[in-house]
Amino acid sequence: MTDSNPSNTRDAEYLAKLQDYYADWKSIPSYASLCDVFGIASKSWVKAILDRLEKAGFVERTPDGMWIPTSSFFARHVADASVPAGMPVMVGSSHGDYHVIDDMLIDTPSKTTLIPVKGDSMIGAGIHDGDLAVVEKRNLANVGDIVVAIVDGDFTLKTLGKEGGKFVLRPENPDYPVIHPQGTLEIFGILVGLVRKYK
Amino acid sequence: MTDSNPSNTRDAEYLAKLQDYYADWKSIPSYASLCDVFGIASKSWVKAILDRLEKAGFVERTPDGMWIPTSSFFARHVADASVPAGMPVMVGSSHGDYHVIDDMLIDTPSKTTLIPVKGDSMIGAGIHDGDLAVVEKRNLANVGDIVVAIVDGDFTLKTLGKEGGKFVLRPENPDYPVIHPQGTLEIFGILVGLVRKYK
DNA sequence: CATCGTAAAGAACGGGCGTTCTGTTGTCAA
DNA sequence: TTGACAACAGAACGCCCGTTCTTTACGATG
Repeated sequence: MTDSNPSNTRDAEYLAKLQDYYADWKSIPSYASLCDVFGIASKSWVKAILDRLEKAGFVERTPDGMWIPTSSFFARHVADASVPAGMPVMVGSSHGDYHVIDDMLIDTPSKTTLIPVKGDSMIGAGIHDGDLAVVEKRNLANVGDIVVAIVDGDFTLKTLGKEGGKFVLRPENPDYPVIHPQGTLEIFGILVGLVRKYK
Repeated sequence: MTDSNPSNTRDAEYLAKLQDYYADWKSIPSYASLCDVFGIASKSWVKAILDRLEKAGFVERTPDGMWIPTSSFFARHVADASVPAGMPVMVGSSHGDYHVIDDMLIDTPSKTTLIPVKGDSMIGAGIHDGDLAVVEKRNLANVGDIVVAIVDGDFTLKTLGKEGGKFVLRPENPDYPVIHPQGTLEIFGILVGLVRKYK
């Protein structure tokens, strides 16, 4: 992150075009096609650009010589809120950092699942119908955690509470009742992240 | 799953090998390299396999003829039984694209920025302090969109409204006043996603 | 036993791809 | 005014890549 910015002035915008292309096609095309993508006419210059992007750590090559993106290729800039409007398309600017959302939210991929939220029983916690819950599977949770429990063979997202020595599932919406599970409470996992997509 | 499985008996294991390779290299190599990957010696048979995988919907081709994976290429095989209805999506694991969330939220990487939310002025829309706003940069928005505007050199997240022919910035919290911008309203971008991390 | 379909092997070919080298601008500094 | 450098353009080349065609092995079927 410190020094991974391209040396040449326009490389940032070439990188941006490449990132947009990759978002569409999930591959880096031939030099000839990259000429169109970059808006230039010379294959040799395309190679020069990619060589610099490689040195900057945004792309690398397979043993076959194929170009592939690195993890920093996918990183998004997190704006420093105090930064005024300016901030054009600059890569590797001095402050603010870069993050891949998946990496942020998911620690252990093998134990993490995505579950769509239905209903508004947790609206008090800012969890809306249609949101995507990022859930880490485990069967132990603390009071106060938002957990995914299995009730009547269905997933339900509630805050884990305790009443009179027994665990309860508390919705974050006064219109819904607190669930007092009979017998053992089966916990599927705990909420570690939330994702919402607009429009 | 009914129809999208490969017709030939061994295609499933070829697909598995291809998925493993893709997990390592994030690209589909040349036919020659695929011979090694598949453990066969004939390029023409590699092409036959890929043609069938294409017909089955696991791979497709760019306009340049490059092979690229489709979304069902990454689809997880659902662990049978014991999983109640709802069917969560497993992310990560042995072979998978780990950029599911990023892909979901970000259409145009070069125009997308992450901005941390501060304050609770949008709490009515389920946007809390500390959340991460996924913002697509553009200066046009529709009434009703949640936009990032620049007010006094600082980012502010509000719903775009209109009052008496003039645009206003409406917080989703009765404790905050509606902002009536003097002069022109400078819009930085519109909210396309929201990310929250717990703990 | 003959036939068929599947699963490959292998050769042959034409074009496109990556590489390298050289040429052409425009800009800035001295 | 000269020269240096960045930012490309363009051509030339050899090899590798994708495609197609032909051939082989083998199990099932009848």
